[in-house]
Amino acid sequence: MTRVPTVYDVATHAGVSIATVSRVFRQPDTVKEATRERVLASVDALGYVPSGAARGLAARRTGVIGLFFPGLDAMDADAGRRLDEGDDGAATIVRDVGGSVDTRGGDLYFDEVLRGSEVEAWRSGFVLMVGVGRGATAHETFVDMAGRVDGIIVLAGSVPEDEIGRLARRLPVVVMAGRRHGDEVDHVSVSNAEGMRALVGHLIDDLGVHELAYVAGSIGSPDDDERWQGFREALTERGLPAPDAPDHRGEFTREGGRRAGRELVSRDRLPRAVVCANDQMALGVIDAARIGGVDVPGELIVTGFDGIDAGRLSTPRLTTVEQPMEEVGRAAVQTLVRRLTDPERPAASVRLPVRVYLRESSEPA
Amino acid sequence: MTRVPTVYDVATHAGVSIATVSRVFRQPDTVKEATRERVLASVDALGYVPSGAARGLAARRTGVIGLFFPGLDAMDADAGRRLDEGDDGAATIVRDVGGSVDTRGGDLYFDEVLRGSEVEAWRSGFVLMVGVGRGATAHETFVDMAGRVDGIIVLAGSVPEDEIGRLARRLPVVVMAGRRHGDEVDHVSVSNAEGMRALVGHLIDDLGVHELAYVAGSIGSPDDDERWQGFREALTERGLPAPDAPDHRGEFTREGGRRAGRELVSRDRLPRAVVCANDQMALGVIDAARIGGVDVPGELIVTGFDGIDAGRLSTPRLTTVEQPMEEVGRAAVQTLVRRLTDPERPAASVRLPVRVYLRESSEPA
DNA sequence: GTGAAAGCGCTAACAA
DNA sequence: TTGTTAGCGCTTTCAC
Repeated sequence: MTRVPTVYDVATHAGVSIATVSRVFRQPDTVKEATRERVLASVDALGYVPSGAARGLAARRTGVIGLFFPGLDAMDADAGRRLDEGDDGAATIVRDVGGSVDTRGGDLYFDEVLRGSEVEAWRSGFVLMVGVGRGATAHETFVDMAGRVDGIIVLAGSVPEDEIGRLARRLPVVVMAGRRHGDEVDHVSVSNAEGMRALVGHLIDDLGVHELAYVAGSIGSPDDDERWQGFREALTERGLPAPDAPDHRGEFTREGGRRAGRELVSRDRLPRAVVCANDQMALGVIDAARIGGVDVPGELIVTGFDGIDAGRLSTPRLTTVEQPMEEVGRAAVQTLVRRLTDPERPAASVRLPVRVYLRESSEPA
Repeated sequence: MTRVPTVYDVATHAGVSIATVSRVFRQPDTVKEATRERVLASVDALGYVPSGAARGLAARRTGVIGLFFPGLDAMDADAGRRLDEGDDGAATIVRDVGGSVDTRGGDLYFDEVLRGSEVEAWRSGFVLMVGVGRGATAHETFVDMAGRVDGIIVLAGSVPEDEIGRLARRLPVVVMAGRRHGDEVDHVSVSNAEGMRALVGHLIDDLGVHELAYVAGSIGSPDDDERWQGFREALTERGLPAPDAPDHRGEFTREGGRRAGRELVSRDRLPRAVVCANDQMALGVIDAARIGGVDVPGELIVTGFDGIDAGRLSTPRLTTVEQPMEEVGRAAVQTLVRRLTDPERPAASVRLPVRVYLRESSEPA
């Protein structure tokens, strides 16, 4: 790898000035065709690739949008394994007797949002930089990233609120999910409360359910909170007594749902329905019901929230509220690009609609 | 948003030189504690965030690793929808009667590789930039990205081979999956052939299967080719006649698998087993078998390749060869980082082992 | 249509 | 331990 060619090399090679080389890339039509082709030929001959850093510095814009997620700590397990190079490959045969049905955790969120963002960024002519905050270095990574992009999208909870607020004064920031940060920051979220309210309303009005248990996720999660509020509203609106606190907390995991399910099943008397703050926990409750010999939905209706694949593939299939994750990612980028285009526009709050899917975990097949 | 503060502003504010400000970030221990704290205080007061562009330019390294994927064209459908801001959110209720069982396509690859890469990049002190090539602009995006990173990881097939070769002379490149590019470029892949050979060997040796049909994916895919070769080898090794060409091509999609399955089912005589080049197609074959009233695995054994979640959640569960996607992403970053550290080391070819999972689509429950 | 020249904000010698 | 001073490679006026 010899010295990397620069504009100067290309200019010399093509017999033009560096300004012309730059123009060939930035404003091709201001350069005479013959000159342009000569330059392009030199570019090709030398294998010239424009330096993003130099460009970013001179133009004061990088063309990069940052996407920052909170850490998925589970991922770190076993991350330190070394590789054996030259190992010629091998195949192990494993008899999989089933049992470990757990699919990947809640990070499906991550995947879909990323996909939506990427598509939208591409359409707007931006590249996407992905950052994941992990433990102590999260803040550092976040700031580092902030220095490399034109604007940044943050999943709520990845970074302390005040940190976001501070950064927002220097750089366009869009917060995804969670609660809105005052009126200063652009925000994209889904209709958590409305979705839960609609689902619970259906259970009560259409299915005549009156005894409902609620399994919440992690304490302090804004999404969790909004869903819980939606649950309460549905009851209150109908003159039903709303509990002050959730019956259980399952930390958004399937195992947490199983725990909650076991406890419920062991009671003298089952509620008619268990409403869960996400799908993983709902699947856990169904696991526990199956083990306890309780029929879903015959004896116990179970509902989730999120709309993950596993819920469509489970038996019974899971009634849930689907969040348009990909749409969220897309909307976040759109919002950011708009602000980049017009820094003066007032902060927007985009709220995306959800869909309630009724399936066999709440309706007889 | 006023003018963004720079090192100069911080230096003035703290009463030091810009070099000291820089040192506080790059080599904190070479700065006297008192000075450092004064600088840090100014940084905080001014809300200073170092410019990645300037840093990259001056230091000749960006601290960014690029990850380039081929386009997932399906994603582009409907991408143009606009948003209604201020819409206060809504929830629609949908009765999901089932039927559309299709899960997300083959881009699961994307997700897991990304996850592995991200983790590893973080551990090595790098940030990840994600690029997806789409149609005509793929090349452009690729080069653009190349100009912004210290090294780049490319999924085979995203970019023409010669383009990769050319770039590799200017920038460390790691190719993921596919075939190895001569001896000049680092390469990470999985044991496609070995995995398929082991699986088919099991069918023949342990289950006594002798009539096998093969459903290949897309023509020209190196992975597809390796799997097909593995299939043939398994037969040849055992003195069985190996066909010259696959029975079907399903383009790696579930629908393609269904088509192949329909055709197979309509034959006078079924083969004992259908070996598919990926899970999606295998699930499609199972769909067709179910519709045609053919029992899997009783009358027809079906196997896949990849190890996607849907295969673990299907009925019957799918026998398959699991690719360690996350591991691939991780290995690619490790390989790249090593080359970054030592540009002189010879190009490596890392091949990761696979696991064959035997489940009910090939074994009676 | 093209060139000259002044930065963009930072790092890394080298001096002090 | 701290400061001075060249650049890093590009974009962008402003002349010509």
